[in-house]
Amino acid sequence: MKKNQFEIGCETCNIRLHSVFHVLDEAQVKSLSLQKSCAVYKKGQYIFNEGGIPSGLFCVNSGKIKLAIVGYDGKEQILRLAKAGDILGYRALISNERYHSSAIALEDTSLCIIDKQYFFSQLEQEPKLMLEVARKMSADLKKAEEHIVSLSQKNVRERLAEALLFLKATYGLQDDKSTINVKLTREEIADYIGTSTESCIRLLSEFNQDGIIELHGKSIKIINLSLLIRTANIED
Amino acid sequence: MKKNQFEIGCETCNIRLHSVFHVLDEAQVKSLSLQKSCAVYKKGQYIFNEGGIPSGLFCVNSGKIKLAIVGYDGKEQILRLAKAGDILGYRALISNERYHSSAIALEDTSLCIIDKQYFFSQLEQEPKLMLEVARKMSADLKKAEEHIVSLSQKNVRERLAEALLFLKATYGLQDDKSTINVKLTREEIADYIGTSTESCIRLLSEFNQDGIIELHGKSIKIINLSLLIRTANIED
DNA sequence: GCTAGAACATGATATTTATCATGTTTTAGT
DNA sequence: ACTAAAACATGATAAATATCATGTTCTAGC
Repeated sequence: MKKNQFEIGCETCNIRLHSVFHVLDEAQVKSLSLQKSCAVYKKGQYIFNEGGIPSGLFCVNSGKIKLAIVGYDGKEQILRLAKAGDILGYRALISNERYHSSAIALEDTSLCIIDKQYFFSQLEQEPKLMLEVARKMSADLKKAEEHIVSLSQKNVRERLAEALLFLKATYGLQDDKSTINVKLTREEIADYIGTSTESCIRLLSEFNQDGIIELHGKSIKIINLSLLIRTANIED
Repeated sequence: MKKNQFEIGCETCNIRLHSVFHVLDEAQVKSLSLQKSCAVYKKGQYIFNEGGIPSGLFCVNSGKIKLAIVGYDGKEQILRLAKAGDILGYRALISNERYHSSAIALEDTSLCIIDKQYFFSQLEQEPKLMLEVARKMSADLKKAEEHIVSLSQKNVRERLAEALLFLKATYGLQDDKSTINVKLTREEIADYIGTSTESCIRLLSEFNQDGIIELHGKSIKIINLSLLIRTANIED
């Protein structure tokens, strides 16, 4: 982690408009801008660690981040994925606990840090902000519970298809309108869907052979979206 | 659902002190008491339904409730378990969505209903209440994410042991200090840990033979707690 | 641009778990 | 108290998935 040379004020930050802080008024944004600091992280670096004590809230400016827990046998479980505009570390902060997961940069990332005390004072003063944070948490809870149903009731093939759709929904597509806009290792995909790396690789190859996707290194191009959706067995 | 004949005011409700509403002052409690209504549900009845539109917040007065989703093949997935003092339906309410799961009474249950508009007005006026609700959601999110790790990385035996410990932590023990204070069918336990009913039954029998538990109908008595903990492979 | 380590790939095998089948016991409703 | 349905139980088998093994291809750092 190092200080970002290129940091700008929150007043001119477009990302803010897509974050929980879009509800703040001009004066509140000015105040926020004075309090916040910025940092950049290289791909692979830890932003915070499982068991660490939160000192503030992170707001992603650019880059992609995974939130993961290391299980008892050393296997990683990916819980959430974050992108520009997302806040990080809010759960531990609100319940006044240590982090129960780690945040790791999936690519070079820059983010802002808002001091814990300041954040809480803003939450108290601005119910709209508190509600925004609650809505973010609500969305994460819903995703987590859908993940539970998936892990519990679907087979690996369905889960993989669902995960690819989730990655598409989260990070969108590249300019070609078909390549998923994030690069994960096969192991990371496996760590999200709860399977072995080998099974994940095998099934990606199968999807490739079945004409559902095309593999170009870590880039995954969706060739047949409707077939992918059918493979995922989505009910809603 | 029918109106509870025996409803009391929030002022004298001891359960309130163990709920998110413990932060309210005397005037707020009086106001709440005037707004709330009460209802009782028989075992097996639905309190709300997946896809339904929330009209208010539920606060459990007595009884036990499961929150569950029905998967695409008709199999139920139990997501959360609620008891006296817990609030229900807050997630959908806060994110202004339909319910994504159903709430079903596990035994005869009585609960209070707080109107949606009134609840939101109280949230805005009392940041402490909002923070309490956020903390409740934070706790549920943490549990959900631990559930994900468990489903993803543990085998059925470990998950069953973990589930029994979870039931113990959630509903406590009976007066004998060893029988888990909730009665679930084998199918419901299976629906929580994400396995088939048969596998769940088989493993409970095994636990019985191994001297970890004793089975008395739907009552489960923990005989060897430390062995149960070891079987669950808990890291923290 | 070389090289070691990581990531990817695929086959063979073992293990876990689901499914099917069948019978018994418990429970809830008349 | 009786009876049908649900829940429980257990064995046999099938299917899904992990694990092990081995080789290839990328990729980051010197």
